[in-house]
Formats: sequence, structure tokens, C-alpha cells
Amino acid sequence: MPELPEVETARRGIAPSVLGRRLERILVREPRLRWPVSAALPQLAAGQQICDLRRRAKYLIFDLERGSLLLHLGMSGTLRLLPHDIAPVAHDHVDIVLDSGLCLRFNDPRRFGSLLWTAEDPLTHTLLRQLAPEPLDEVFDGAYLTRVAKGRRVAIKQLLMNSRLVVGVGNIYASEALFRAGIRPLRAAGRITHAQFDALAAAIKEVLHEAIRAGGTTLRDFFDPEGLPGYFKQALYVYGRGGEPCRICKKPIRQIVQSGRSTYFCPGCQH
DNA sequence: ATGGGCACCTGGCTGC
DNA sequence: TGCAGCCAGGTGCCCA
Repeated sequence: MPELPEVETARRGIAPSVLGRRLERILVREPRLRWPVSAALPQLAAGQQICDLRRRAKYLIFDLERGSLLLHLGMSGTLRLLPHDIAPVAHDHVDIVLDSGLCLRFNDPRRFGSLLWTAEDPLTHTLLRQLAPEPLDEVFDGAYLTRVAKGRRVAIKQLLMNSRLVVGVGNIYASEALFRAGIRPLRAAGRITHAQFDALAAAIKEVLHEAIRAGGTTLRDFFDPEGLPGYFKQALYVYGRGGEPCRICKKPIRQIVQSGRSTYFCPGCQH
């Protein structure tokens, strides 16, 4: 479900309600997530103030006074802000109850999401340590992509979805960024020119910024913490548009499968 | 080192 | 209607 813009939308929606508040308690109704939620986690986190709420790739990091919570939304996870006494519905797995009477409720039908505790610097956690630089940071540019793609035969779309090389770009925005940069998703990464990588890095930043501004992309079940959908779907050029005419050249958008996942591109605009 | 395929889950949609 | 089959926004891990 969520790519970087959707996670960032969640972070911005939640931040005003959680920053500086005390985390009263955590209620785990279903610990069987991607990794089992530690039975000790509620006690480790309870009673502490929430000092910061950060995002690293698609992880949300709740920094408490003595340790951090790492939350990943997986494919189908959402966070909602609710009065704590609202009755839970199906797949409401975790409540983070605040001293304001509000609670942050994590719902995740597929349970690919995760909630972890770390007492160390979260950026050194096993799952975060190896992640590529943030795509919206300055160090992420055409020179960076050229460097990491050097000698690689893997298709550029798959490279964009390798979290050791690029983070935050999932299946929707990989297709969208490649369209904007005019690059075919099947092109071997190592054979793309520096100039094309300049265009691709710029396209990634642009599409992520625009999607964040629109509150993310809602295909089916993404809603922000207030329960509102994202409005970026109408701005998609290729994703989910197989067979429909390209918005630029009118040729039909093609849908192919790479690594078992759908890829969309325009045969007229991308080379 | 690199790359490919599988695994983890539920639900919604399509077509018989 | 019912149901089988396929697809879905992620990513860690095992194997060649």
C-alpha cells in the first residue's frame, strides 16, 4: 500500500497530535504482524513522552525519552487518529493511546506491517542500517544513480525498487518516475547515461513531492489519519492505465510484469 | 556480489 | 449465488 508519499502523509497528519504528548499505553490486539510484536513492547514504551516523529524510507520512527518505536505500514496498513474509546473494527491490531484521550490505531488486513522497539539509535537498527539515502535528500542525484547502477544488468525498474540502492520508491512511483524521465523500465540499469540519470533523479524527486502535496495516492484503501483519501491518482500518467491512451502521445499504455509485479510504460514516450 | 524467486497475509474483483 | 483464481501500494531471506 503505502510508498514514501503515503507514509509522509501519515507522519504529517499525526505529528501535531502526538508530538510532546505522553504515550499512556499500547494495546496489542494482534501481535502476529510481519514480525511478532514483542510482548515486552507495551511496557517498554508506556509512560514516555513522544519527543519526535521521523520518517526513514517507509518507516515511521516514534522517538521516546528512552528508545524508539519503529512502525512500518506494509502493503495494507493505515493509521487513524481516534478517540480511544471508539470500538475497534476488523484488523485494528494496535492502539497507541495518548494522554490527550486520542489514540493512534493501526489497522492492517494483510499483516505485512510491523511494530518494533529499539533502545538504540533507530538508524542503526538492522532493518534501517542498510537502507539507501533518502530520495529527497541532496545526495540523491544523477551522479549517485550512475554510481550505484554501474555494471548492473538488472532492469532499471527493479533497481529503483532495491532498498539498498533507492528507498521510498515503490511500484506506483517507479513506473511514474520512469515515464517522466522517458526511460523504458526494462532498460539495463548499467547502460543508462549520466544525463538520463540526472533526469531520473529529478523525476523521482518531482513525483514524490507532487504526491506528498496531493496527500498520497489512493487506489483502494489508503486514507490519511483523518480518514481522507489521497488525490494523486488523477495525476498518474501510466500506473494502472494499461491499454488506455498515453496522456502525451495517445499511444496505448503497456502493462508488463517484472519480478512478479506490474509495470506500466508508454512505448511512444519511453526509450 | 548479483539476481531471482518465495514467503508472509487478507480481501476484492472477475469469470465460469 | 458460489466459488476458484488472480491480483494488490512491501521487503526480508534463501538459493543458484
